[in-house]
Amino acid sequence: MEKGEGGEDLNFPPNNTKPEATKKLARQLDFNTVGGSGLVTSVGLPEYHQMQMQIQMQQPRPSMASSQSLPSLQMQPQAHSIQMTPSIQQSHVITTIQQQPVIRPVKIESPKARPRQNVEIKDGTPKKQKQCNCKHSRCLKLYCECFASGVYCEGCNCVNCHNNVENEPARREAIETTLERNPNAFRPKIGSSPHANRDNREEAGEAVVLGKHNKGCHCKKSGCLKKYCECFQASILCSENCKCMDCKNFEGSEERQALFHGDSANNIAFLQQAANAAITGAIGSSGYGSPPVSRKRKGQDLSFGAPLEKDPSIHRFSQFQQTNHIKTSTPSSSWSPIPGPRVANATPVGSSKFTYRSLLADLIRPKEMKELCSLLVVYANEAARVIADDQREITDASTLKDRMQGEKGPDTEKPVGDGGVQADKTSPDESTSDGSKGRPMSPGTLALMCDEQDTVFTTSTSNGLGLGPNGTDAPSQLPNGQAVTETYAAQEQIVLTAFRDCLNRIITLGELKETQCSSLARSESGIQSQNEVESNTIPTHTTQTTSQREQYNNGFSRSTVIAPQGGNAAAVGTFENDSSHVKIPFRTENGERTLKPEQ
DNA sequence: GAGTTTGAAACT
DNA sequence: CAGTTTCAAACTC
Repeated sequence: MEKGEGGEDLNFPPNNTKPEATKKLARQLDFNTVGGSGLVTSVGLPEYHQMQMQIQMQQPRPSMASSQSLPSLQMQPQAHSIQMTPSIQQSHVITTIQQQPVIRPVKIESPKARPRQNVEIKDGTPKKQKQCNCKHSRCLKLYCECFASGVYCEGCNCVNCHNNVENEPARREAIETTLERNPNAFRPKIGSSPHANRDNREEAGEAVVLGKHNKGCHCKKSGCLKKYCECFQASILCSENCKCMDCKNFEGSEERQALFHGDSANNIAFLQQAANAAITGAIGSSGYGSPPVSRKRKGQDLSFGAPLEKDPSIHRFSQFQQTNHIKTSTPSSSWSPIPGPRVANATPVGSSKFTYRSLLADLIRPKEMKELCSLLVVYANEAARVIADDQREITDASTLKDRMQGEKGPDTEKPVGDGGVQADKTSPDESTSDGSKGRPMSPGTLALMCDEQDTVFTTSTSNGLGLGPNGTDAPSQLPNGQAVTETYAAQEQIVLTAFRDCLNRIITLGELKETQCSSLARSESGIQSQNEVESNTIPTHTTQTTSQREQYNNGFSRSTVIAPQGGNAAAVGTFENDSSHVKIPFRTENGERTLKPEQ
């Protein structure tokens, strides 16, 4: 079909005019368009993009590594609410991940490159920094980056632009048409997961985007090492979603590495990729599976030379990934449906070769986390009780604290040896549901207990752990208001201290595991000798046996979770993975709870 | 800056 | 769904 100068469709005569002319045409179109209702209305790009912008602004700064340190990784929603902290973090992370505005935004252009990330908020109106150069699409097709990004053209070099306010009706129609064709048209193409650098080893200094192209690229000639490739442009590795040929954009690719090492000084994109690789290597291959190995790659396997052979470690990593990657990392179920803000496509969980997996994945599991939460509540409960008891006799807060801490030890399987303890027992549930009953609980404890409905806790309290509904420690029985406050403070301090210790141990184990993974990576790449590997006290992933793994996990369980300082094996809680209940410090060897002296 | 290459989007 | 065409960005000279 022959087209005019503008290449426009016949119903849209070529028009190289400037905005004024365009506006006239727009007005004409207005009468012919569907009008501003229907699907597009709710999907209107401006609104849509505005939301996107807001979300973008919520993204954590690169320096927020601390917020991503822990369990944000594996914690499950059902795991509890103390978890809240982690949970919230997770949510935030997820949001961040999902809202990652596609390809273009992510990348950081070299000065020479044309910036495509062109969105910014100004007075609530989407604005763009970069200009498109569309000539034949009227900027109403996805060819136009502005349109695809959901922003109006402004200051662009486009011709016959209809992607503006004046042509809103036409624009809406175009959006509708586009969405009909592809409901995900305006969604991010990259499912990514920002990952803060864990230490100084990754010098990129900022979050690195990891993810994969949801549709995958289809490159044939660029080797996926040019910006023609959307994956490359997004600074991500090609994934199994790609149908590219002769792909060189995979971890371990010599070409890709050469590209990076060759002229990376000014190529931030490569720095990002390098950071990706660094993380993959440092955190491990345990964190990210290896790419192209398993992917069928036209021409690659046959003619390009197996990447595996180039980097044998890849295969091993992949192998490891398959072995170790039982759970998927990023839940995607919560992602908003379509017209919503830029939400990363719901990438099928587990399908990514680069799926991030926390080093703590094997250390912390939802169930354990739940138990930990339960235990903390129990701990808080006990702490408050003890403090309250002491407060009746001793008004010196410091003395109370010391005493309480002493009771955490193994020697105090029964925290309170003084009489009258039994009467102090009260059901946490009751305390929670009825503030007038039982002894006082700190606001934080109460908050925790509001969510503490699991059977573990219920069981615990039913066994006499809790305080009685008519406990003698009712708030009114405390010496005075100040005493109550002090009780709260002391109680929380104890619990938080225990929790802090727990987290520290988790961190330590995570680091230990990281070391392990790094050793594995080095050994796989020939840097580390086999002897070194074998001498590693921690079993490597690839050779880790079930028993070893259990041992490892148990190490976490016993020493990490909850074990009060000085606790012995019998009394110390064992957060065993398969336990149906929580073993807490206040247990005896036979499992009887001895929070209080047996009467 | 013009021309070419490239691959996504659009179309058949 | 595969093949072809259109398109605009990326790239080369």
